[in-house]
Amino acid sequence: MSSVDTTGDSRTTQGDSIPLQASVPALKICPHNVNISCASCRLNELCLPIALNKSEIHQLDEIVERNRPYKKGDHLYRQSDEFKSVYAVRSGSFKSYVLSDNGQGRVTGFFLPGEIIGMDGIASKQYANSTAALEHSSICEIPFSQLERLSHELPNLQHHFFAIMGNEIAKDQQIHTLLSSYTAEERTASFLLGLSSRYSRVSLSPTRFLLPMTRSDIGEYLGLTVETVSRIFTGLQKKGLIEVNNREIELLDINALRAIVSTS
Amino acid sequence: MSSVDTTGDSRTTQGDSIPLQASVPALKICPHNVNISCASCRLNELCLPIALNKSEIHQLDEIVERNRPYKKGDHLYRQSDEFKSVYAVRSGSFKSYVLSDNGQGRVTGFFLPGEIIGMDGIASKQYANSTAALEHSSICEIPFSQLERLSHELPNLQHHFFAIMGNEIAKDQQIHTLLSSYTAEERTASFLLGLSSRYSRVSLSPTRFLLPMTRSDIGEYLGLTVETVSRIFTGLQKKGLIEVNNREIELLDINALRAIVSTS
DNA sequence: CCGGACTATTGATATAGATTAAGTTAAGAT
DNA sequence: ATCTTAACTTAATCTATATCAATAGTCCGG
Repeated sequence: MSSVDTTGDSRTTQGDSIPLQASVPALKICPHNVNISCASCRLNELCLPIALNKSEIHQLDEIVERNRPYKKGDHLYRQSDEFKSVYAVRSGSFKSYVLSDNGQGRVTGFFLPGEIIGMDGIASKQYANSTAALEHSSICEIPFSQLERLSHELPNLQHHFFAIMGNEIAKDQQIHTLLSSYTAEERTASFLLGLSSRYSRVSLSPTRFLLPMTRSDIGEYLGLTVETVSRIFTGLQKKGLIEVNNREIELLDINALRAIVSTS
Repeated sequence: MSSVDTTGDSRTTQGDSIPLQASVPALKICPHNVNISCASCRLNELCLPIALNKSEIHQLDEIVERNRPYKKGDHLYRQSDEFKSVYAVRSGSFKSYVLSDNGQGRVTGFFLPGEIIGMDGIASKQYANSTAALEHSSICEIPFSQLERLSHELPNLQHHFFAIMGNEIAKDQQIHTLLSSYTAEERTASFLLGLSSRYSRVSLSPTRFLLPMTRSDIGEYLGLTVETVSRIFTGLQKKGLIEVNNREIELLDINALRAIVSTS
């Protein structure tokens, strides 16, 4: 299997050279195709195989399970399910959330291609949140016991997985700071900039993208209400910093957005 | 060296059988003494050596550096210092914080005996925050490259360190939920309950303890102002749920505190 | 193509917690 | 000991964001 592009039908959403990532077909970078190996996956520079050599990647390949694609709303796992695997997003996007006692959900994270899901379950042996697809998406499942075994054999993999977890910890602590001291506008600007850099990591436009999540999801994630998120979006638009059209977003002035964030 | 109690002068702060942990001398459970091995440390059931056998603990011992005690305010490391080690708290307590552009600090974490500090630096190879002692404290420094090497040799240690990091991730996500949806009173109650269970983990009273941090530290950590923290404390006291006397705190009605938290 | 249900926007009002201000207590330093 | 500074408390006011409410737009199944 060589790294042939299997999408075929990616669609350019508007008269722009860089395609917006889109539901069902699109997303050239990481097709929903189930029969792709780590060696040929276009995400292998950012995902688990990073820093592994050919033969090591092959060994990793052996333990990765490539499930059928997930439809919007399908769950990877649910809160307190037994922890078995971590998951790498191949295409599409996911959200993690917990349900509070009064039934309200709070979103704890969003996951884009190349990112790892499920590490919150490692310690307690059960997942601390539920995770669902935000759109048609595909996943590589990596059974954790096998990942541990292989990490023991491949120091590079052990090193890299420590780094992935360390990165998650550092990222979570940034969000802690964000939530404990930023205003609604600062949080929203920071969120958009974060998405921007994550999309650019997977070679998508850092300035024009589709939000895979609802305003409500964003609000839950940022500790704001839907209405506030909506108001901030229109506010930023009036200031000419962004252009929003439902889920479609364009960052018109990244530096001004950065300036908002670094105010705090 | 056997596990003899080297403190000698631990002082019982009041006419109560369980001593409050206190600055300088006290804290029987984990003396400031520098010459104690992992094998004889009373924290070895909760700290890194957990799940290791005698000979494995001995190997861990070899790489652990037991620095001189830290005085209140001494720094373990500062933001953007090169990442070299993780640290296990032997006695006392520490806080991590980041400075925002306007000079204001935001506390990102508190660390009690048996807890591991510094994992935020693993991915980027530099620490994402500064960490300082809140009181006279002692530390075991574990050079990370050696920990990685040893983890490669000892699957138990690798497994356990994955678990420690996973635990940190799960904990950070709980705080995310706390900050994004809890009221000031809920946050404060949850914070006190958290301290309570962490103290009981190291065999200190879960209902009476000294707060090693200032109100301001607590406020920064919980995304509240000093004044609000102070008001909530007096409010909880008036309701008879706690008793506060400066840094000394007693939880009078744990269940009522739990009820406050689970309201959200 | 239509109907119902999510999803988003916008405005009016309420409120939790910030801010400002002032005073009190505690802890180090000389 | 006493002075000085930091830590804490309490009260009055203000404000950012939540809440409530109403409308419009969008998406999906039949």
